[in-house]
Amino acid sequence: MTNQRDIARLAKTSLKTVSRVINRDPLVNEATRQRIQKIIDETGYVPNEAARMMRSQRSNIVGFLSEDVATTSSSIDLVRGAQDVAHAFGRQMMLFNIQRGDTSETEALAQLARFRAEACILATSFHREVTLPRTDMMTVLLNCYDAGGTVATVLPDDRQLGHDLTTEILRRGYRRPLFLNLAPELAGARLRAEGFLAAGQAMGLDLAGRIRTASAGPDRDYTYFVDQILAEALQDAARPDVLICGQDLMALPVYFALARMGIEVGRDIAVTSFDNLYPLAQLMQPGLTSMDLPYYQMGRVAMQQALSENDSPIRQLVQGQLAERASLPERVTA
Amino acid sequence: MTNQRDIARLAKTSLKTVSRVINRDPLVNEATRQRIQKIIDETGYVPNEAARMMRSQRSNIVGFLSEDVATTSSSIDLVRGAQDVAHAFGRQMMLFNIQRGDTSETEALAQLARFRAEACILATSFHREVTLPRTDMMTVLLNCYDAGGTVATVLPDDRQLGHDLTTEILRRGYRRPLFLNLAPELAGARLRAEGFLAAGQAMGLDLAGRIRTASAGPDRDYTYFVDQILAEALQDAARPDVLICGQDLMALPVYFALARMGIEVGRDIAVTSFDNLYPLAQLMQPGLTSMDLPYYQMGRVAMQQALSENDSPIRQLVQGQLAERASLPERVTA
DNA sequence: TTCTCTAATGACAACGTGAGACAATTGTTA
DNA sequence: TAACAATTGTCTCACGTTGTCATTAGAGAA
Repeated sequence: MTNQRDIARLAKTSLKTVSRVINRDPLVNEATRQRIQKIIDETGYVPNEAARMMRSQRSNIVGFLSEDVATTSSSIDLVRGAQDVAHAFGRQMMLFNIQRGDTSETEALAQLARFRAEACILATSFHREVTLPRTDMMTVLLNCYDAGGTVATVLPDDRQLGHDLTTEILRRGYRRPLFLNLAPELAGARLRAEGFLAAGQAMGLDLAGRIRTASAGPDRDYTYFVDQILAEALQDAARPDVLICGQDLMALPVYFALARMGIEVGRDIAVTSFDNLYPLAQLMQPGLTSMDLPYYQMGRVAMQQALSENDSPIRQLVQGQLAERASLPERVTA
Repeated sequence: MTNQRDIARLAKTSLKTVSRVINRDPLVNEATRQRIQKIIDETGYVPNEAARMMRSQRSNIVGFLSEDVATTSSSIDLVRGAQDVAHAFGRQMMLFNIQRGDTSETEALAQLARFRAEACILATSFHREVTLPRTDMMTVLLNCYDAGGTVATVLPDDRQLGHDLTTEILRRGYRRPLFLNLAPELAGARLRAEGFLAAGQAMGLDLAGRIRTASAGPDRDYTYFVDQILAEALQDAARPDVLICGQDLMALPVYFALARMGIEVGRDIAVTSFDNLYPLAQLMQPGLTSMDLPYYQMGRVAMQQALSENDSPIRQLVQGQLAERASLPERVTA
C-alpha cells in the first residue's frame, strides 16, 4: 500500500513536505504543494489512519451503538444526525447494531476500546433506563438514561408529547379519550400518562380512569389490547370518541379491529398515536395522526454533546410535534 | 491510556512476556500467565488496535455499507449475519448507513480506505444494478449487481420467489391471480414476473395479461395502484381471486382499499406479497402471506465471500420461502 | 562581497505493538 | 556435577505518520 514515503520518492522531496501538504500546512511553497498533490491524486494515496492515530495519540473516533437499528425507521435519522455532526467536527463514527441480552453490546464496546474511541453514544429503541458497563469513554445516552443520572442524556420529552397530543385532542372537541398506553416499565409510557392527565386537568377534565396499559413490546402482537381492552371499552356507555395508541404499530391492529366492528376511523372514532412511523403512518387509511419526534435533530444534539468538553451529566429534553393526518379530524361537537 | 509497558511494570515482568501472554504464546508458564492476565483484567487493558494494525500490516476490517438500513427491518438481519461471520473470523466490521445520491457512500469508502479495510460489502435495499467507484478492496454486492458482472454478488433468487409463490397460489386452487408488480427498473420485479409467467405455464395457464406495473418506490404511496389499477381490475369480469403485491408495504393500502369496497381479504379475495416485512406482515389482519428471504443467511454468505481468498466474481442466488398466514387460505374451488 | 533574515525544506525521533535473535535464569534429570 | 529443557528477559527493528528542531536557499541590506 502506498505511503507518504512513496509519495516523497516519486515527488523527489522529503517525507515531511509530503506530510505538510497532506495536513494543509501553509508553510509549503504553492508550486511544491501542487506537484505533490498531483502525485497524491495520481497514486490515489490515502493517509493511513492507524498510523495517524498512533502518532497523534488521538483516534478521532466516536462510537454509535444503536439498539435494534431497523425496528424503527426513525433510528436511521438518529444515525444520520449524529453522523453529520461527527463529520463536521472531523471525527469518524463507528456504527454498531446491538441487541438487548446479547453479546453484541459488549463486543461493540470492546472494539471501540481497541480503537481508543473518544466517545460513545448509546441509542435505545425505547425510552427506558439502562445500566452501563464501566468505561472511561465520554458517553451520551440517547432515548435512555442511567440509574445514577451521572451520564449525559438526550431524551424525548414524553411528558410533553402526551400533554400536547391530549391538549390538541381536547381542543378539537373530543372529550372521552382512551389511552392505550405502553407498558409502565417504559419510562416514556409513564411520562406520557402524566402529560395526558395534566392536559386533562388543565381543561378541567379528570382523565384518571381513561388509561389502559399492558405489557407489550415490539415483539408482541397487540391481541390483548385489541381483543380485550378495546372490545370492552367500546361497549361502555362512555364509549371513547378518540383512541390514543402507545405507538403506531399498535394503531395498526386497532384499525383492523375497528373495521371488523364496523367502526370507521375518522368518522365514528378518532385514532392517534406516538412515533409517526415511516412509512406506516401515512400508508394507513385514513392516515394516522401521530406525535413526531425530531430524530435527526436528536442525533445531532447527542453527537454535539459527545464531542463537547463539558462532561457534566446534562439531561436534554427534546420536544415533539403533531404530524396531522386524517385519523383525527376536528370534531363537530354534537 | 494503558499500554503493554504499563502492564509489564505493574506485573514486574518484561514487555516481551506481556506480549507473549496477549498473543497466546504457549511458551509462558501458567502461573505467570495468570498473574499477568489478572493485571490486564484489573486495568482493563485492551491492545491498541492502531498499533496492531500498523505492526501487522493487516487491518482485519471489513466494511458493510447498507443503503437505507432502517427502511426495511430485513436489513438488520443482513447486518447481523455479516457481523457474526466477521466476528467468527476475527475481523471487525465497520458499518455504514449510506443513502443514494448522497456523499455518504463516498465518505464511507474514504473512511474504509483510510483504515485500509480488506473487504467491503455493499447492500442495497432493492435488487438492482449499481455502478461502483473503482477500489482495490475485495467487494461483495448484496442485493445488487454491477453492470460488468465482475464483482462477487449475493442476490435473492427473485425468479424463484415469483415462481414458487405463484405455484403455491395455483396449487391452492386460485386461477385468476393479478400481479401488482414493482417498477420494471428493479431487476427483482422483472425476474419475479418471469417466475410468475413460468409457473403459470407449468400449470398450463397463460398469465401474460395478469401483470400490472407502475413506477413505485418506498417513498411513494401506492395510490395509483390502489385507485386506478385495483379499482379497475375488480370491476373486470375475470375479477382476480388473488392479488400478488410487489411488496408488503403495498399490501397495506391494498387491504384498506379492499375493505373500503367491502371485499374481505381471505374470504372474498386472497392477498400475497413479497418481503415478509417484520412486524407489518403479522400485524395486518388477516396476517399477510408473503415470500420470506433468509436475510441472516444472506449476510453470512456475503461476509464469507468477502473473506474468501477466491476473488473470481461469483454470483450466488439465495432461495426464499413462503411465510404462510391467513391472507392466502386454501381455496375451495367453486 | 558578506551578513542577516525569512521562507522553505529536511532529518530524526517517537507513538504501541509484535516478532526475531539470543542471553540469562531457573529447575530437572542423567 | 554436568547437561538439558523450560521459562523469562534484553535488545533490536519495523510499521506510517507527525512534532520538534535543524538546515538550506534566496532575498535584501550593509
